[in-house]
Amino acid sequence: MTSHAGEAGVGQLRVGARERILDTAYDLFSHNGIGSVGIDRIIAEASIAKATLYRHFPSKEELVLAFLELREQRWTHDWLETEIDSVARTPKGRVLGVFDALDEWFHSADFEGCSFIKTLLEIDEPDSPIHRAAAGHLAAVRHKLQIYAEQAGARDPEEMGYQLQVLMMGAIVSAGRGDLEAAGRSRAFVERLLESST
Amino acid sequence: MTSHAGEAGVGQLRVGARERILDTAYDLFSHNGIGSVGIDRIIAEASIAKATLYRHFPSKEELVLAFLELREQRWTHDWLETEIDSVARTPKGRVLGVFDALDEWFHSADFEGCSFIKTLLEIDEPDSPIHRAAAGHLAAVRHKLQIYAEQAGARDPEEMGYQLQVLMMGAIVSAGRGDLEAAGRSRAFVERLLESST
DNA sequence: TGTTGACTATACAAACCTGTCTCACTACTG
DNA sequence: CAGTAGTGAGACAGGTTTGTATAGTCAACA
Repeated sequence: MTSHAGEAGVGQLRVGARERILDTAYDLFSHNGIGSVGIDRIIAEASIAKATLYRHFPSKEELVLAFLELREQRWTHDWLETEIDSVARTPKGRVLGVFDALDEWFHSADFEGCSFIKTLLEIDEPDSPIHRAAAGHLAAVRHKLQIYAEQAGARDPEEMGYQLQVLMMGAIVSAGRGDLEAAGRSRAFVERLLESST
Repeated sequence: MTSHAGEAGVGQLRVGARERILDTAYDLFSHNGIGSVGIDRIIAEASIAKATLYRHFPSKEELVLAFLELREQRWTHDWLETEIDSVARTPKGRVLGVFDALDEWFHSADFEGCSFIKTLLEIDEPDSPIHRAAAGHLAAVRHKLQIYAEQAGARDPEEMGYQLQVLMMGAIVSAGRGDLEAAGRSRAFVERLLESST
């Protein structure tokens, strides 16, 4: 009659406790940031025991690092790259498609902002593993932008990667402040950039 | 022999306790963010008593709001606007001067990032007074950008204000991640923007 | 059937946080 | 000289946090 036996059989067959922990942490961290979400809230919403969490993740820091990894998988790869590849057909269209995807994101119901930027600013000691991880995931995004720039024929793809990321992050922060049309503003800059730098 | 009598005469002549509290809070909050700086650290570094802090500021939230006010005074007005007015002579030069000032800032020894952006993302409940205050101070910056755009002859100064702020915030976040040349990248966009939108 | 391993639940430790309170001291004021 | 207001130092309350320890439950497996 206790609640833990009601779902699908307890033990390791119950859809992996680790998976449920990460899933819950993903939701909570991405919507509320790292610092304001405590372990107790995660174990409550994931319906697991505290000891179980600490068996799978030796500390909150490790859990945060796993969350950032998952964020790169789900946001950068499964969402952003997939969105672009499914819509844009030309190389320049893919560069512009970044900002079309952002536009959709900003207008979606639960726009939660960029976890990499938020984490980077929240944990701002440069030596913290979390800070370094967030910076690394942002570098991965920039690397992808650089590849898009390369394919679009940019004269200096690395520079264009940096430029695109400035426009991207500026739009995201602006959207987080309420400017839902920020993606379109950045997109206009990109159009001129593609004309003059390829 | 106690330390509190050693400086310049105790009591209210000792350079106002309130002033010392705000000054210390300014340093700590602007470099470390809001959440990770506790009251105890402020009173220790300001060499005041806890009761004195709570006499001048009824809560930490009120202290944070006062910090954000002071940040607008010191950063937006005393630094950014003054820097621009002292260097640029033409209206368009003032718009570009925003990003020259940012460039100096990014390269300065203790670049601490934008407290308004950091606070906005750290306290992301839209109803929190702190969140609203940070958004308001960002709106004040944007309003100033709009005035610069107006003076530079922009066809749509409000739109250009938004555009400039996207470029500005993107550069600041990028610089916070290590890209010290971010201001130059944004400046290049502004040059083309001034050509096409005035 | 008896052992093992992952799980739940909960109490607990140690450290932090904000905010209140008391007490002694000092300077200014009437 | 006496009173008052602001202050420094620090104890304290009540809440939070992360992480550990204990005790018992359940399922798989030899």
